[in-house]
Amino acid sequence: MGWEEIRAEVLSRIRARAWAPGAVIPGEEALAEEFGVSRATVNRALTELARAGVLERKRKAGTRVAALPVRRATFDIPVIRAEVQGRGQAYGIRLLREEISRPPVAIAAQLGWPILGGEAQGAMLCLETLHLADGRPFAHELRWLNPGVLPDPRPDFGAVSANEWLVAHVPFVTGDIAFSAEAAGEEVGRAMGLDPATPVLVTERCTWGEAAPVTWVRLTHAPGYRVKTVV
Amino acid sequence: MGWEEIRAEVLSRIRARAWAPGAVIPGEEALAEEFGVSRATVNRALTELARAGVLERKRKAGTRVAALPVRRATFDIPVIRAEVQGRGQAYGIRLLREEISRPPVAIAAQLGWPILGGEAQGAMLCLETLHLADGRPFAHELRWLNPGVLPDPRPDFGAVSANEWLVAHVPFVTGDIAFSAEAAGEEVGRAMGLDPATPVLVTERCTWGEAAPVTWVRLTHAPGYRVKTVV
DNA sequence: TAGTGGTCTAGACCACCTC
DNA sequence: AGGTGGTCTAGACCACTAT
Repeated sequence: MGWEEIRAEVLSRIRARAWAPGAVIPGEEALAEEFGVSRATVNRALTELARAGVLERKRKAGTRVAALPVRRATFDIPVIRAEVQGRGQAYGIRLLREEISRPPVAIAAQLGWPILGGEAQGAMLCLETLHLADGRPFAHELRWLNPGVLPDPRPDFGAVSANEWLVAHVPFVTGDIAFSAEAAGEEVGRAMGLDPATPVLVTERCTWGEAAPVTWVRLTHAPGYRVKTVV
Repeated sequence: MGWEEIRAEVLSRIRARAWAPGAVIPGEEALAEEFGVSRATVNRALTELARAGVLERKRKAGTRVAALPVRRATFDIPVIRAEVQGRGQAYGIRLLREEISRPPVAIAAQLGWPILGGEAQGAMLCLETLHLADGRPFAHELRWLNPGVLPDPRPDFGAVSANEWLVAHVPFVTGDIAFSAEAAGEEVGRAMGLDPATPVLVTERCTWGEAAPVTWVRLTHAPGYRVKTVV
């Protein structure tokens, strides 16, 4: 019995209702004896199931079957250049705008950027970029960047995408990602050559470093773009 | 040194370019000695980093820093009832259609349902459901379901959502999930009370059990819906 | 074939939490 | 205060795969 077999067996008992949702299952010691393996092996199996959202574990309280089944899915958020080239297309990047200014309050608030009297304090670097696949618009990127994380002089963001530079050089700690569907809108529509009413998938990411905010970015993907789970 | 400290140290060396992307890092044995811990502890740290997409590990070949940085994000795919109730709203469900028929070829193909001569062989159960939050449309669900996984008589899908019944009773093994942005369209727009051109977020899921396909489902979310990462 | 990661064991200590 | 999961160790064997 390896840990994967243990995991499968536990899962099947849950499905078969031998262990009902919300109920406590036997402790690691007991399961180790039943399956004839060491406690570490049982621990590995149960830890995986907890990570998958099937079990909830607490010291002293024991291990419970999750009350409401939640599926958990993992997605890769690739560097756009790699994504385009992975499709066998030529990658291009066009820097539409690069300026230093005060971010909108909504974005500053989301990043934890200082706000005073309803206005953001201090300027950030604002980049507007178009990513191209075989010369055609692939994604539109609007980014606000903490200038404090950049070297002097700044990297040439007309040559390397900001995201690619950042993931390689700035240690990020946490990040939020959200997907939504929106109409392309006037500005983005013009940049991508789309009717403003076209439905587009939008990714918004917010990234923080050790102590300071790093970047806020809004990616508008070309129509037909899909985000898929990995394994 | 616990495994989390090891993980942090390894990560910081990668960020600092001490170990460059694509390069092989020292083996577990060597790192264990350097950090003064057992190999199992190093293994735990490196395994976590590999799962996060930062490292790539292969037996004999050793451990490499991932060549192209890919961020990996995890999302919870909740049961809709729990999601609505979690917002403090009243959940409702309305079964719009329930019929047994042959699925479209595209869907059959995706599920691995038998196809012969350009047509799906054998019928599936087709459900069209509207999920309500405080009486207002929250999501529209179109589902094709393998009748072989259902008991006789079938559950009352006008009372319990198919998804909720399935996750509790049918052992699924694998599943694909994809997000995209689309226009609501005539049929769904009518059901949800939306203009057909309204941009909506669409989730498509394909689920398989031990050997047989279980279900294909297409969820159309109300405008403004966002999918967010967890932790 | 040999080197690397993957897994397992038996035992131990500890941190956290419920009781 | 005591039981439970979280982690660590030292050693071992195995599976994969590059060479």
